[in-house]
Amino acid sequence: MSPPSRRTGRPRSVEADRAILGATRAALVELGWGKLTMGDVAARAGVAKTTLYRRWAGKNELVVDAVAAVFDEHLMSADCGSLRADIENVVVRFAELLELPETKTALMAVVAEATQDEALGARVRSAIVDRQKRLVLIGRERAQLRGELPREEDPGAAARNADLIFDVIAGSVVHRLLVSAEPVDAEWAQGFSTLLLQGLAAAAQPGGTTENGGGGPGGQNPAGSV
Amino acid sequence: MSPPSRRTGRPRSVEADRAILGATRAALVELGWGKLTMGDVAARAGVAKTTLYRRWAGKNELVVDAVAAVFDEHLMSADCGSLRADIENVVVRFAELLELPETKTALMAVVAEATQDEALGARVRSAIVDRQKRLVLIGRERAQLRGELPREEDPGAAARNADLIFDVIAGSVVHRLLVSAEPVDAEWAQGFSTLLLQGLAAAAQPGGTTENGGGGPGGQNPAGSV
Amino acid sequence: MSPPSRRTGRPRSVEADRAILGATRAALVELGWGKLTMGDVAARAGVAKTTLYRRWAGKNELVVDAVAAVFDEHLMSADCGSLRADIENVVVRFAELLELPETKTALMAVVAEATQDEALGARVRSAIVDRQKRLVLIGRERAQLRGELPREEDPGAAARNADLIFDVIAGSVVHRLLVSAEPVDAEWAQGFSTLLLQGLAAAAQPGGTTENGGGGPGGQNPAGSV
Amino acid sequence: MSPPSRRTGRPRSVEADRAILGATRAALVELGWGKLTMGDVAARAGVAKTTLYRRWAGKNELVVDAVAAVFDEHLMSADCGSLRADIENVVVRFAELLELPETKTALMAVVAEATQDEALGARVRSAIVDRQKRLVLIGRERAQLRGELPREEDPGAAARNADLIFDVIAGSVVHRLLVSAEPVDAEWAQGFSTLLLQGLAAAAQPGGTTENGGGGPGGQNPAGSV
DNA sequence: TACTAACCGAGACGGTACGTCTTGTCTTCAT
DNA sequence: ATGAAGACAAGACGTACCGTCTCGGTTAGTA
Repeated sequence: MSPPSRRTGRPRSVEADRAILGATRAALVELGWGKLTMGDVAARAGVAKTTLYRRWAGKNELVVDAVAAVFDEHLMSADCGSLRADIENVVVRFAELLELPETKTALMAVVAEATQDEALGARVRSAIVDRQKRLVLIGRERAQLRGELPREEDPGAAARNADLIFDVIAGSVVHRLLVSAEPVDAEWAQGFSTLLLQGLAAAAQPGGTTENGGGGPGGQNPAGSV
Repeated sequence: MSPPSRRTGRPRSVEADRAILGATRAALVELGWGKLTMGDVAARAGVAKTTLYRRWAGKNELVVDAVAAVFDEHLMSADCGSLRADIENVVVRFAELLELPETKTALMAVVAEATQDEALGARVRSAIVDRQKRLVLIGRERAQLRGELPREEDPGAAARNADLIFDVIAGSVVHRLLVSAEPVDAEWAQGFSTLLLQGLAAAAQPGGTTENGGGGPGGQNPAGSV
Repeated sequence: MSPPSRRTGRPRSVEADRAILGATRAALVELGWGKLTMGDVAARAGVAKTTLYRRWAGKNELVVDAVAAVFDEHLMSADCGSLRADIENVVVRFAELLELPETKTALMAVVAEATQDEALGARVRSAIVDRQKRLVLIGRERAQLRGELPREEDPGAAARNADLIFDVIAGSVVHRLLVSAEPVDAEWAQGFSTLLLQGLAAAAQPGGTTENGGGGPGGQNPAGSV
Repeated sequence: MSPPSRRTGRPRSVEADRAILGATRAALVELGWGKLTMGDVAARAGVAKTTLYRRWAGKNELVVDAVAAVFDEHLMSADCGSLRADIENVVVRFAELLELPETKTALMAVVAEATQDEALGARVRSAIVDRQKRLVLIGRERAQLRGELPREEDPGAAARNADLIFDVIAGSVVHRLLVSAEPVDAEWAQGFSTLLLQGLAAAAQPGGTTENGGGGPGGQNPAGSV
């Protein structure tokens, strides 16, 4: 997994790694993704451009790691006492995170680049996305301990379910903030949580995700029953 | 709308407009947003760069218009007979649209740029996003006619609700496709629809968006009732 | 010969040409060949690097033209009244030219590069060397008018002779100055002229360049006759 | 000469010295002076860059030594039986030496660098130039023994004379080959020798180098006597 | 035999110039 | 006035070399 762990030659400076990521973050705050340049980051870090390129293939990769560090700092999953409270909390915290000047533009830009560069996409997912997804798993676990959600028996279905929930939460918040350009406040978080909690309840029902498959006429009962 | 409607001098070539948007789209397919350049678009269109800049302020604006044209081509809202079917249909159609190489690479990129440029954001919303949001309104109208959803009395709440639903649908699909890089197939669409239909039911209940506001302890009943 | 003489597009700025050559010369004086950089020249000339590279393939070509301009400025062939005086004059003038800070290092460096780049060599010869060679032809013409030298009948031999004389004059002065690092003063010029005048006399004798071809034993008469 | 003559510690590898000079020569042949890099030489020699810099201050010094080694290999001064034959021989041999790819590309380059670095100039002269100059002295000695040239009484004048002759021979050949880029063949060697032998004769005449000093009008007799 | 100073390879480091590329503007001639 | 062509200033790109510096390890010579 690790590179053959060279043991010859001068070892890479861990100091430099820290300085570069810090400089990248500072540059993101000051200049934004668009005006950030490798040369500027190097200068801020007191480092040669070569040193950047030895570690990161380019601006995209560097920014992914810098943003990942910001995410790691803000990652948390406080137990708020109920599933609803946990969801509202994570929504608001995630929104706060996306409002930081160093993440907002950079994250979207990197995701855009990732559509053309599979390796970059993998890096984004492993360094940023998957770590956030962990919060969903933890939240579900807690809800199950509280008895708010039943334990799922099929591990495959459980994983698919977690993926769906994560895409819905993260996607909705991002879209609200960055596309619709509207704030994610307590009110919006409540409305969203209400919607999501009902969905979780339905998904938890046996066969919930496969019932009424064709979507053909006559399938109006889930909402029609209200 | 038009500037004082110039009447003197040579009129602008409508041919050129078409060629430029077509060339932009082709360049997006071949090169992706990142490698697309104004010079290349001009060359493909057989047009001078001056001609591009006379019509669009820059790469961002040009690409927004090119992408908007693609969206317009694919816009539709067939009545599939039920709310669930309508939702699944719009999800799958939207996913197909996002899988086109010219939109996939460009959409996140212009959204990223828009976070730094409010005018661009407004253009993105008016040219692309709002036209999609209309589909949500049409779908809700149809569901209300069918009796699947109640009519809302408060127009403000109705608008907020439509915004929420749109953010959830569009955001989830985009996140699934572009961030998680997983396919939006019939199965995923079903799971997502199930989740969303339950949410719509809850939101439609009187006071649904404000009940149980604080999310404090003891608020576990919505899902706990399952 | 000339490029198809484009008539479309913006014409190249003659102003820029002048500024660049001037800046190159100034940079040669201040920094010398080794420290001269394309970026610095561009900055001095108030010009973008692109503009340099549009006209010259690199540092070598640029410097050749800049040095050629210096040579052209100093080129002269005053009639000093006698062949000896003309030779001594051209030797001293050429030495002065080579002592200029903008020519000394640059000329040798460019000649060195030219050994690996035939196109550069051709440029050096046509822009610098051949124009100097003209002085030899003019000097010979004057000497023949004065009766100091006979007219040569074979034009091929005359050309070969001029080449030889030029290589001897230019080579000796360059070697004295740059390799031996000794001054070319009036005394050295006298000694050199004496040597050369005798050679010219010998070469002018019928069959002078082919007599005693083998160089075998017994061929000692030219000097032995002294 | 040597520093306090270290006596402790591991001695420097003589193997490495040989490998480095060999690699330098090979790199000169393949790449020429301009493209030769220290890193490349180190890699070819199977040696660390540190090892190069421990022995030579830089590219210039390294190349001077490598070229000097080539010159030493080719040094010779066969007695060809007459002064003319000796001259023609040395001219042709020197030309052969300069045609070697490792000297052709490097000699002018180090001379160019030497104009900016006096220490380097001294090194070039002591390692390369002066060893060649010895051939002139030997040739003159032989000619004097043969009676082709008179013995000079003033040792200062003799030294100046040798310097002049050396500059003329070496400079003319170098200029012919590297600047004019024309071959030094038997025919050119003959023409050059003829010219030089006459000059030697004149210079050997008492007062030859000072007569007719001003070069003023009326000084046309040396050639005018032809 | 053990110590130890100088050596060696590898390769990372800060710096700096390279030559290319793109952006958005400007200038020319022609329509 | 517009259009195609293309030069222009500005400035980032990613690469290449330079000469220095740390590493871990080797190799005499001395103790």
